[in-house]
Amino acid sequence: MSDLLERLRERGWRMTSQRRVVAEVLDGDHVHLTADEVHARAAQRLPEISRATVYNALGELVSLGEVTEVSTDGRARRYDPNAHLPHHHLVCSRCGTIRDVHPAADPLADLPEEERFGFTVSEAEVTYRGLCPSCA
Amino acid sequence: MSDLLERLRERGWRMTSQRRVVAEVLDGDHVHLTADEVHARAAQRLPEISRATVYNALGELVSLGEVTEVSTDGRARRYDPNAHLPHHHLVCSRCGTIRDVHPAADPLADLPEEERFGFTVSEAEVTYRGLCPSCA
DNA sequence: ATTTCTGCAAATCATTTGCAAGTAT
DNA sequence: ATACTTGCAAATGATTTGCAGAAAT
Repeated sequence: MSDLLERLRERGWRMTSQRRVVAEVLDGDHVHLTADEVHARAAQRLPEISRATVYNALGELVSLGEVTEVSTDGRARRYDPNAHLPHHHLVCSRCGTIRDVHPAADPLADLPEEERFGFTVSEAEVTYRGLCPSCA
Repeated sequence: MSDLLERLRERGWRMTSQRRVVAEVLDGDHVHLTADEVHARAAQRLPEISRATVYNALGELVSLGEVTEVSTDGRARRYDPNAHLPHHHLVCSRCGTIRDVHPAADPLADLPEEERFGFTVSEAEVTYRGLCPSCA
């Protein structure tokens, strides 16, 4: 939905069929997939695609700032395609699913100077935990 | 400081020399260690202690709710011994140091019903990112 | 005595890397 | 043509597991 592909092309990202499929799988998704899930979905369209290639592409998208890595307590990192929109995460404690949620207030404002210990704080992210509808 | 050992004994946690050392390493520390760091410190006092045993003990402390697992973007989880006090984390984007900070407001209150997507939300944790005094 | 730990080594899971062959520019 | 990508398989890092012997209750 957010035309990730077009942005990538404009930025001169070398396009190959596997890179396109990875970008397509991520684009506009509101749930956040693990590298393995991205690989599985990509492989539906392009059966020969290898896991290493998916990891490469994801790593580049992260460096480009088009995608963000989210690591909640589980083991596998998840990839968040909505890097440009400020938002927080809702995580299911049982199955690990992550959804984006939108802030009602800026948590940065809630950290008083004396609780900053000399840090130059530039961003705050909130992780809400609970059970998703299917796990509850 | 926080008498983790005493609490564990009261709760009937079977005590062995290795479990004691793990608890001692964690107790009252304000920095949050990885499993491997815990193992290294424990091994200074008890050279034969194995990594698997450290993982076992950490896992049990987490299940008991005495310790919390924190995973900030790196790949190794860190263990936070201050599970009983509500607090958030201040992470240095350069060196990875984590400090505890105390909330000025409860972020749970800032997530409106229509942004919960059917989840039963039970907790919220905030990660503040920036540069620590030494890295700035 | 019984139940629960410990250490070891091997197993597993997530991710990375080296390199020859393939492909976009 | 050239430089960058891919796929494979093997390497790595983090964590888990199976099991026989050791230790706590």
